[in-house]
Amino acid sequence: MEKQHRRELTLLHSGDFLRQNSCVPDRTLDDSSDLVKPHTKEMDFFATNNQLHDHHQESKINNGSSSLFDSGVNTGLNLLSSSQGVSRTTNEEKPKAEINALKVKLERLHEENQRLSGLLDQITKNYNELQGQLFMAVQKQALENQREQDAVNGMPSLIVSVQQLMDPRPSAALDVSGPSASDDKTQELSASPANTVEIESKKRDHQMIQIPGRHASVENGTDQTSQTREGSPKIPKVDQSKSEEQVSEVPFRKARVSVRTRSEAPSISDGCQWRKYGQKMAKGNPCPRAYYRCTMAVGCPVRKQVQRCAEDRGILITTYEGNHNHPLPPAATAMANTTSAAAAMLLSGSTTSKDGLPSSGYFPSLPYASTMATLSASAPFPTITLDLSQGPNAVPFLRPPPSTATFPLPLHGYPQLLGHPLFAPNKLSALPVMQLGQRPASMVETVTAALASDPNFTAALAAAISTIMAASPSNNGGNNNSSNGAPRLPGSPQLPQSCTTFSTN
DNA sequence: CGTTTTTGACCGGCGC
DNA sequence: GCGCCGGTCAAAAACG
Repeated sequence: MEKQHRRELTLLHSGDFLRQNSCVPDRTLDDSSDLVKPHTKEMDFFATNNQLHDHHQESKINNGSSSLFDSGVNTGLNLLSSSQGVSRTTNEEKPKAEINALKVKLERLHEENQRLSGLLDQITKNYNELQGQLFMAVQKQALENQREQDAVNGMPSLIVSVQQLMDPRPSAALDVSGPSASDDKTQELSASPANTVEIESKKRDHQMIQIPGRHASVENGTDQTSQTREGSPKIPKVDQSKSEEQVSEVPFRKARVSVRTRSEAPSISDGCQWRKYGQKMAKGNPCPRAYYRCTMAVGCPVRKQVQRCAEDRGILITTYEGNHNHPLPPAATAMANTTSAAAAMLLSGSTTSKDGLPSSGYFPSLPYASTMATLSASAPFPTITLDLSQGPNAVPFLRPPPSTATFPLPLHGYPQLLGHPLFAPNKLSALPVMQLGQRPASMVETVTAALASDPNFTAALAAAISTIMAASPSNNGGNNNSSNGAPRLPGSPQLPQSCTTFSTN
């Protein structure tokens, strides 16, 4: 059947990705045999070598060239001269002073470049810190308000359940400041003593998706022992007997981040190593759903599901779940951070009311994302979908699964990505103001309209996401990257340019 | 021969 | 209680 093409270590160049994405003629994959293609095992989702990246590469080269200059080796600039023949003669006659002047100029530019990069890093970091603090404060307040209401009403509301299921951790995730003080706050929030019993009994997992922040990393470390290779349903029973510390981590419903991509490859290459452990026919979809487990580290709890879209089999839906407990390569970090941010966004927007209207206004992360969390009885995990399958002119795709309750989650603020100039509020101001409780479909239309009006946006979005999220040095590793694994330099991975819109189902 | 994939069986949650 | 469904396990097969 699909055979060895399941293997996921293959890294294609971004060129492959773009090629696939651009020329994929929306073919239909009638059966799994179609998946067996000679050379395209998978789409390189977050290739480190893509076009956006080239920009950084360029500066890298410049760096190199300046040092080369110092050693007297002439490369770089001369290679760029318009005519070698001419330069040959002119170079010889060119006074040394002029060359030196150029060197100096180049060095200055290099220094300037580095200075600006550092500045950007600092700004991003500061912003994240502030946002995390603000978010935690708001979250805490919201929780207290809910408790007060419950005390008055005498019975817990759905809102509270949802909140407490999904709530506190994201705040920790966003608390990039890192200091141990935040740990205390997090514990305080996550304890949620009132409802842990019921939640625990239903919870299958206490892991959350890719939380940027060392806090999550530590928890992952502890989680591993219990989760190792038995991420099976039997675990919850164990959880109940766990220490209090562990219990306090439990009140987090596992969030899922679903990524829709257009690809004929059996799966996307996200930089991680996966092992398939199951395949099932899902109801309502003729295509089988494959289950993968991360094998980059022993006991890594991260899993993903891969399935083709029933309506358009050219679209691959990859759903991530869990939190890596090991350092990730840059390419994987990009995806991990993206999904982590999406998960944080989803979870942080947990305050939804019964009528589907948001009950509070904070909703960090992923500007431009039209967001709608889905909660269903059959699939109790909050899920957010990043739709990367649409072209700039594509019709917005938003199809909440049947029999699921949908909660439109409005976007407020321009969180994490805003550290990037591309996401300055004035950029957003071009968008029509979205009303609370606005129907999701119109949200998508709004976003799509904005995208269509700005062809550069998709590239900007992709660049910003990968640059900012993959880059946050100490915390954003999300993957408890103790190793600071993803060097945040020009080498950091980028989203493909074909990445266009975010939408959720 | 070790690792990965395949695939039927099994389990738990949920609705009726 | 039963059946459906999603998710996982684990033995066997396939692969490199």
